[in-house]
Parts: sequence; structure tokens; C-alpha cells
Amino acid sequence: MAETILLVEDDPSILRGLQMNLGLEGFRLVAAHDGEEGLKLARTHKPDLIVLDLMLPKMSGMDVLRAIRAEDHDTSIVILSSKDQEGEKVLALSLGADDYMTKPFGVAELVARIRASLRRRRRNVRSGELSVGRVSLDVEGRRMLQDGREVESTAREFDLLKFFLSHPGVAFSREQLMQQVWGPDHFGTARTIDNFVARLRQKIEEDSEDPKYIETVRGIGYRFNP
Amino acid sequence: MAETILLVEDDPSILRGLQMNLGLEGFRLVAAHDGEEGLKLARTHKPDLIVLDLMLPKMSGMDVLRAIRAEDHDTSIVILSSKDQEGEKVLALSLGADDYMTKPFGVAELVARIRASLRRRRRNVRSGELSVGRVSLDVEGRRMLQDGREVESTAREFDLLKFFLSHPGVAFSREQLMQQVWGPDHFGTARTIDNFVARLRQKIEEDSEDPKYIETVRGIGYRFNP
DNA sequence: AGACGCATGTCACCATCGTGTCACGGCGTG
DNA sequence: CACGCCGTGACACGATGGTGACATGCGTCT
Repeated sequence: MAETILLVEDDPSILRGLQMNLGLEGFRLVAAHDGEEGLKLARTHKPDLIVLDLMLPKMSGMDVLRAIRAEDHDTSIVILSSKDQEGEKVLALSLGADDYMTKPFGVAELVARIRASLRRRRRNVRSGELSVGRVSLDVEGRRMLQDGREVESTAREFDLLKFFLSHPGVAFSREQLMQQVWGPDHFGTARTIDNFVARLRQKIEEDSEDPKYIETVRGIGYRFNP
Repeated sequence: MAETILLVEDDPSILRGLQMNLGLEGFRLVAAHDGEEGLKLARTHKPDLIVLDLMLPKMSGMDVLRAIRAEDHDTSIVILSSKDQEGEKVLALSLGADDYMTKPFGVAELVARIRASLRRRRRNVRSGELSVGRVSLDVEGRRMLQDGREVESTAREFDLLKFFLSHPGVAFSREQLMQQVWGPDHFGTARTIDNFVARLRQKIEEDSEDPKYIETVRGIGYRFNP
């Protein structure tokens, strides 16, 4: 299955060059010409990797990076920068960028770095038997495990628990959970979340009356505790 | 999501220049032409950052700065000054301005400083732990901690303590607390604040008879001491 | 110093909101 | 067709927020 790459770059000639080369490498490509469009496409297409220019119209690459990382930690992000500013580089990496290239760059090198980033990510996702306490997920096989023993789970249950395990200790509103797990354009009621939380609790909690992992934060939403 | 910047500047040509440049950088912009309007817009729009000229009609920039800082410590404020007076600079910074530029200035430098201020602010807001003395808050997880041990807290209690921790050493009236924590359109009696203060004291004070952290300022309101 | 007045501390109470739970209908899949 | 999953609505229960009444204490004025 081809991996999807989102290119966020306003210079048409650079964009064309990247599309040519990456297309030949067999990636699925999506392109945005400014920051806002980039952010939107990142949300809708959920690419595996994003090539992100820093100098962009409408919304700077740094802000796009920040916005994406605020919502999602899985996507690899490779930054393109036109000026060789160390400060920007450090900031970008500290904001969660995976790699950083300064223009002008060789396309071959960029492709190599993209491959490396995707490889790292795959290994993480793959090795990422997400595991917290007695609960773990076999992400590849989409299995839910309790002390290593498999627990039957449905698709949604799995996705929700995966999101929780990926963000331990953070309280989320029902709206946020709905956005993150069901997708940004899904429309549903808060009750749905409650139901899935209840189902998850019955599967992974010792005592579903007094949940230890998925805790209710009254007035806010839910939090997964490590 | 784009950050909002409020420009308070009476010189139309400078204002135009700032609007052009900052607009291109992707910020949402709000503009005021005198001090009073600036203060009003600061209250209604809650911008992330304010660019504030010192020489203004109706109300001097220094007074606007003072008024804003009396109500709110989160907004970044960058001062523009037409004369190079060291005294003004020191005063402005001591009143809580984040940065200070003297005209004439390069727009690029101003943009850079604005970005830097916003970055600092982000980091402060984002760093998930507020901590003063033995009391700390896990903001992301919405947990209240005493010496690292969790203390049960409700949503309102948490919000109120969070506000106190964010503004140590400053005395607030009940009205101000109500505004800031409950929201500007909430309607409630002063008794409510007393009650929540009392509840917080029982949770975080050694001796709730003789509170050390949340002190009563008779005739005024309450103050949180570091 | 004493007394008065006002601001604050405290308590109990209740309406309301938030959450857990259940049952049901629709939809897609085997 | 039948089954399982998903999502919604209804309902009940408990926590919570907010209010008023009352107690207390501080400051001030005489």
C-alpha cells in the first residue's frame, strides 16, 4: 500500500520538482500551496508524512507544525527552510518535526530522508506495541491485550483505546475524542463517547465500577492514566 | 488557528505598514487608534499579543499597559516608543511589557520580536505544570497536586486555583475573579467566590484557619502568595 | 476602650447538570 | 437472512455549583 505524502510548498517550481521525483518513487501525493490549506489537507487526508516549507502564505509553517502536533503525534514531518537559521531549526525540532532541510537541497537527499523518516515511523508504529500497565495494543494486528491475553474488541473500541494509550495522563473533552478518533468531519453526540468508554472499561478494568485506567474528569471528559 | 494581534497606534502610515506585514504573516489583526479604544478592544477581543504605541490620544500607552496588566497577565505586550527614553523603557518593562522597540524600527525585526514573544508565551502556557510552593497543577490532566500527591478537585475549583497560580502575588476583587474564571457573561454573587476560596483552602492549606497561600485582602478580595 | 457596622467565614440546602446505563433501531457484513 | 456493531434517546442517580442565612471578626469612629 502506497504511503501518502502531503507537500506544503508555495514555490511552484520546487513543488513541481518534488511531485515529479516523489511520484516516481511511488508515493501518493497531496499538495497545498499555503499554510491554511496545508493544515486542512493534513486533517482530511491523514498523510503518513508531511513535507512542510516554513515560509508560506496565510499561515507560517511553524504554526502549521504546531497545530498539527497539537492534534497528532504520529505523522512524520520534514521541514524545508529557505534560510539557514539555527534558531528556527532548533525550534522546529523541539516542536516535534522529524527532520530539517535547508534550501537549496538535493532532491535525492530529500527522498532519502523521507524514506528514513517513514522507516523510523513504521518501526515505531510496528514495535509500538503500545503498552501501559497491564493493557497493551498490538497496533499492527489491531488486537487488544490484557496481560498478554487477547480481549475481543471492535474497530472503534480499538481506535479509542489506541488514542488513549497514545496520550496518557491528558484529559480530553468528548468533542476532542470525537474529533481525534472518529475524524474531524464526523457528527455525533456525546453519549456515544460515554458508551464506548463504558465498553472499554468492562474490557480492561479490574473493577469497572471504580475504573483505574480510564478515569472520568467530571465537567471535562475522560483521562487515561498510566 | 491563527493568533490574534491588537495594534494600538495612532499614526496611520505606521499602522498601515504593520497591518500589511503582519497580515501577510498570517495573523488575525485588530486595530485601535487611541488608548481608550485599545483598552476596550483588548478586553473584548482577548488578543494573544498587543503592539502598543506609547504616544496615543485620549489615554497614554503607559496607562493602557497598566490597565491591561491589572486585569490580565497572559497577553504579550510589545511597546513602540517614538523617543529613545531609557526611563520609559525601564518603566514599561517593569509594568509587565514583554518587549520594547524604539522608532524608527525595521518591520522585519518587529515581526521577529512578535514571534519570539508569542513563542515564549506559548511555551509558558503549554508547559503542562503550574507549580508554586507545595501546590502544583497538572494542567493537561486537570489534576491538583499537593507535594506531588493528588488532591480531589472539581472543575471550578481547578479553574480558580489555576488562575491564582497563574497570577501569584496579585490581589483580585471578587468581580475580577468571577470575570476571569467564570467568564465575562456569568452572573453570580460574591458569596460564591468566598465558598470556593474556602474549599480550596481546605484542600491546599496546612492550616485553613490561617491560610498561607490564598490570603484575604480585606475590602479588596483575595491574593495568592507564592 | 467599647460599640457599631461592614466584610468575610461557614454551613446546609436544593436545583441543575453531568454521567452511567440500558434498550432499541439502523446499517453493513458475512 | 441473521448477526454484530454503532450510534441515539431516555432515564435515574449522584456530584456540584450557587445561594441565603447566620456567625464571626476586623476596622473604625466616638
